[in-house]
Amino acid sequence: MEKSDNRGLKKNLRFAVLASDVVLFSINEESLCVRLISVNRPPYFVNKPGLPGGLIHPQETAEKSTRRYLKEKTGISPQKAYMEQLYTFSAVDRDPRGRVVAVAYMALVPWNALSGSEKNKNEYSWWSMADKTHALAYDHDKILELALNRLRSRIRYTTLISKLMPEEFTLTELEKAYESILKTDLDKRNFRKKISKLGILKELPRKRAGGRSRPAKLYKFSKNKVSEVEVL
Amino acid sequence: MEKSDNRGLKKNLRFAVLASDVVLFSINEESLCVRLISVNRPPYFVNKPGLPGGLIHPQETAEKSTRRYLKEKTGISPQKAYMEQLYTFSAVDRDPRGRVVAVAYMALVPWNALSGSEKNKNEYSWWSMADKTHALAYDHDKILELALNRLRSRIRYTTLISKLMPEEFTLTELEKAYESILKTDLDKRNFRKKISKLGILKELPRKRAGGRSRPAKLYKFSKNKVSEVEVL
DNA sequence: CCAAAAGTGTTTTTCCTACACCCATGT
DNA sequence: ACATGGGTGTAGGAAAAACACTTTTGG
Repeated sequence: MEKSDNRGLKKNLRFAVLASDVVLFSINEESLCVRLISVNRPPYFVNKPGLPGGLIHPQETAEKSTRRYLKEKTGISPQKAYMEQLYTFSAVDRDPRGRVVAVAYMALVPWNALSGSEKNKNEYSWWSMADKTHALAYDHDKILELALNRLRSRIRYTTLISKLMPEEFTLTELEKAYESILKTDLDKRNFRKKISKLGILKELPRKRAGGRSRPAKLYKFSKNKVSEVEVL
Repeated sequence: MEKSDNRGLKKNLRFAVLASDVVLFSINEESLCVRLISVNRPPYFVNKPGLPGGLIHPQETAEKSTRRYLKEKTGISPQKAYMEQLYTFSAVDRDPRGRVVAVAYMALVPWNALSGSEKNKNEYSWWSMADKTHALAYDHDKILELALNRLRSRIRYTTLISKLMPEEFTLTELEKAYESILKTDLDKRNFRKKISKLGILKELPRKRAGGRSRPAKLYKFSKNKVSEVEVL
């Protein structure tokens, strides 16, 4: 995995050099997780967790590059993930090996869209955002913090959360998704009223059976596109 | 002015090269304006309007670079302007002369903070956003459009508009500022109720005299920092 | 005294919040 | 029959929207 990280930098380049980094979120077992990898850059970083990323090639856009490194460093098929540009980090000393400016992306994927190997819970794979043990390589703590804040604010006024949900889901599952990201409890009745008034969901003729209780109606988002509506 | 534009690119660089561009807004005579410059890059662009910008030096951050080009290309003192990063544009063909990735910034300055020469209304200086004649060099039309959208949405839920207002202003002036950016009419009474409930302004002991009507109370923003509050 | 912009209150409607019980199913 | 989560309604308060007249100044 680290072999494909070609941040082998010459110092004293004529200009700043460009990289991409990606914060990939998913929700597993009602808990928001981020996909990290192991960074090995002695003497600076020895087996430290970090975000997937690498240098942007001359013939690819920042987003293409981000998708490529997502695939190369985590094995996750990039077409499964929804992506939004986050911010460009350009502090002069953010990479100890030279001048690297990073375009950071936030990526979202529904947990159920991942294959078995993509779900892999190795040492440095999916970390729960509830665990407060982040001490990431480079300035990746800062990038992760920004990504989390951006996600939290964007699910309030857009339908962005759709990109973390499976194709079909129950209202309780949707509510739990909001709660896990926002770290708040929502009122079940008010939440349902709000969502149904917005008209962003389509009720399906199926129900989720199999639980040891009353089956729940299934819904899906009526539009695939993320749109701006005041959700919460 | 164009002499300091050192976008003299080698093709086939090993990596993408980084530039900064800035969309500087101000409000003059109740109308939102943007500061453009003349771009001369034969054979691609001959005396076309464009955004101030240029290559990022190896030892400066993107924001520093943006401030430097603002000064070099428009003569405007960069410490007068408030700046926020907008987006990074990385389309492979966005610059016909080679691979240039641009970090775009939005900058805001109160019109009254500008010196006489900075206000200069030359051929390519301050353009009113009401004039629909933008046909800018590079992908600068796209950047400008994004900046305008960002400005419009950010003044709704932050106190960002403070960075376009003079130190002291009347409530009508503030309302006109919102109206010129949002292109809507606001109800005077509801606007004043909303603003005063938010408590973001401080009433000054002075009034604006000199008009041919009743003098208006003067206000200033109580905090210098842009904060997040639901304004409209 | 007239023109011009400043300033101010009330009513209606919509939205948000708080809150508790019955329902359908599996075991 | 019981345990489990699914599903629903109402009342009170806050915020938003609609709407028109009086006040203060300069000319």
